[in-house]
Amino acid sequence: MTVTIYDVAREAGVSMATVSRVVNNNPNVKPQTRKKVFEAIERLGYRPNAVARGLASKKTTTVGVVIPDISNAIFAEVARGIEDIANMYHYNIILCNADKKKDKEIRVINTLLEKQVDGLLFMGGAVTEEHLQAFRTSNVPIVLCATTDEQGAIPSVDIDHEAAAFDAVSELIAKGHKSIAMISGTLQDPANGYARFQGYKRALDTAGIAYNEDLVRVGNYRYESGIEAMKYFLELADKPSAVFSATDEMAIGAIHCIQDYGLKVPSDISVISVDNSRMASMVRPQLTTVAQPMYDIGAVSMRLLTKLMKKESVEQSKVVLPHEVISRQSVVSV
Amino acid sequence: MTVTIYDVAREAGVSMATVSRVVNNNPNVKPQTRKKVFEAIERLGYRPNAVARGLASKKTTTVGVVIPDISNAIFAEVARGIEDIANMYHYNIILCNADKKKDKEIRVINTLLEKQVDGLLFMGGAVTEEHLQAFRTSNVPIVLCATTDEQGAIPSVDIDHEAAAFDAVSELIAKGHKSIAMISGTLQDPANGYARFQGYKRALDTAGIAYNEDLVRVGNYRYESGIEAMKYFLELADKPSAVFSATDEMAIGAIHCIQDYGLKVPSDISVISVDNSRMASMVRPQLTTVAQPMYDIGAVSMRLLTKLMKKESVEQSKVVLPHEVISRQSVVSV
DNA sequence: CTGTTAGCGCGTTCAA
DNA sequence: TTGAACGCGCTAACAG
Repeated sequence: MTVTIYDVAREAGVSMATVSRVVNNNPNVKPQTRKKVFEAIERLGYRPNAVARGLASKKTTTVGVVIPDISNAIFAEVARGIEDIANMYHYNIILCNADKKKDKEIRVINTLLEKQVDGLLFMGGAVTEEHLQAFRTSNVPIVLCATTDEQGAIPSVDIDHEAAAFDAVSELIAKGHKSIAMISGTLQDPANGYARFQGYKRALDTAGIAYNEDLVRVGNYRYESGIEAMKYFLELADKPSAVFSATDEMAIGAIHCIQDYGLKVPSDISVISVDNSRMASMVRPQLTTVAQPMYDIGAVSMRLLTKLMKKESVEQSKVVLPHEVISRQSVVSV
Repeated sequence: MTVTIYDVAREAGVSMATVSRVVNNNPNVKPQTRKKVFEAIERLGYRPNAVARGLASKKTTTVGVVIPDISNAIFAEVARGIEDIANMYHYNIILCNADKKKDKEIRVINTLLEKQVDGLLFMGGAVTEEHLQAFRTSNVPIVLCATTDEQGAIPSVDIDHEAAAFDAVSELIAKGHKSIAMISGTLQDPANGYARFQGYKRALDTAGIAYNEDLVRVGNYRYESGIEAMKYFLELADKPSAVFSATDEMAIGAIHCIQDYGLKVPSDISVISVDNSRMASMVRPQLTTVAQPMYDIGAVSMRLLTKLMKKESVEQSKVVLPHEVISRQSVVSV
């Protein structure tokens, strides 16, 4: 039923090795026979079988990427960066959603490895011992993308989340704010959660502002949780004059909550966050936020992976990309 | 280096056929030998090679899905529906971004087919003759997801975009609006573009409202293009009293543009759209929009594909899911 | 420049 | 209930 390389060989009157050569762009083929082969391919509608090829060559020219949540704009942007570089190097990517669940992450890593991907890009939350366990059983390179492991054993590319948060909060402090609330992610999440919280505390600390537990709420990164958290702050006897949100989406929730209470951003309360997702410009007032170079994180990590796959030497296996605060309209001096 | 089924066989003191049986849950294995084999697998850290398996069995338990734009929330939601059902039936999915470009779509379809996926889910814009061409060369089932082909030759699941637009505009008309502008998608896009535009015209027509070319702008589905289009309308001598946007994101752009002009939604201008993406509730005022059951479109199309892959008979290969207008805060009577 | 020949790792008869 | 042997479609030496 399906036409194989043998059929093409017969049709073109050559051996299968020759067909294989022209399909793989091997230069050692007389232009004339190459032409004959191409014609036979055309006539028969031959389509190379990537599975057989993968088995024979032990390469699949595909890299697996595990993404925590496909409907999260941040990760989608990272994925675009990955994609573009992958295309450039002629790798296909197979994207697997892991739903932010650890066991699904592990499962997905394993099926990807079973499928014999040539490399793996892991973006996700915490990198636990179980993850490392799964990674260790791999004989293809792996790079962490928008995450890091504690020990720094695995190549990774990310920003410095702690510093990004520090800079965001310092921006607020520079504008004269003293009562600064935080909408945090879960502290189990080392990057977007814990590290950003640490940055918040350090900024307060270096400014000599006392840390106040009542001014911190933990959200789940969603819009609604930003609203919930903000509601809590607005019911406080001493309302904060500014809010730092661990992510844009929660910040937007906070802004709308403030507005729903009849207050104004930024004149009544300033809001800043980290991410600079596309949504940051899609609110009024537009969100002041620390830009995380999502696309670049994807691109650089993919580039790093290609080097690893080709066994080229890499000067640095832990790369930290710069962040930058983008001033828009949601922060004002007090 | 890598441990194969032979290694396991030797370690367990059985033949490779037996190992294959236990790995594939074949019941014809004595419990005791099964146990021995499992232990050997454990000891050696054996991981079945899906590529070899695919070659031998001619099945990959993988379905390819081509997605037009991974950073579009609508498609991401469809993808979740696909995912969930795929998991339920033990298929892996390999997601390929096609960047909304026709040639990339074709290329991606071909590589997916080369990779011997067991089935293909295509979501995208227009289904051209070239697409059909590529589909015809496939010997695995294909279903269109959130699109349809003109001739209806290929199984598909979608909503009735024309009717959805008609209902949206009719909603406006029912509220007394007579001057209704439209922010359309490109007319080359049969579903989100052309069909929705047709629905707009038909609604006007059945209400006896004359169609006015000046009240239609074509956007590119992005926020900014919603702003641009709205700007145009606001500069008109006769400003419309309501706007119908082909998608939520452009509608949000329109809302913000109106607000930036110092006008109010909905008291000055009403806005309605189609999609009901998560963002619809993430604006003030919250967006009134026609709900497209994105998740269900994904789920149903994947379910349909599983049937096709198992060669089960399907009663209906063209399925049209219902839509519904969701009233929120952006539309008011005039 | 071209053809022959081994496998790649596994599923699957067919016998035993 | 188990094993031996063949073949899936292709790449990669090796010869010529």
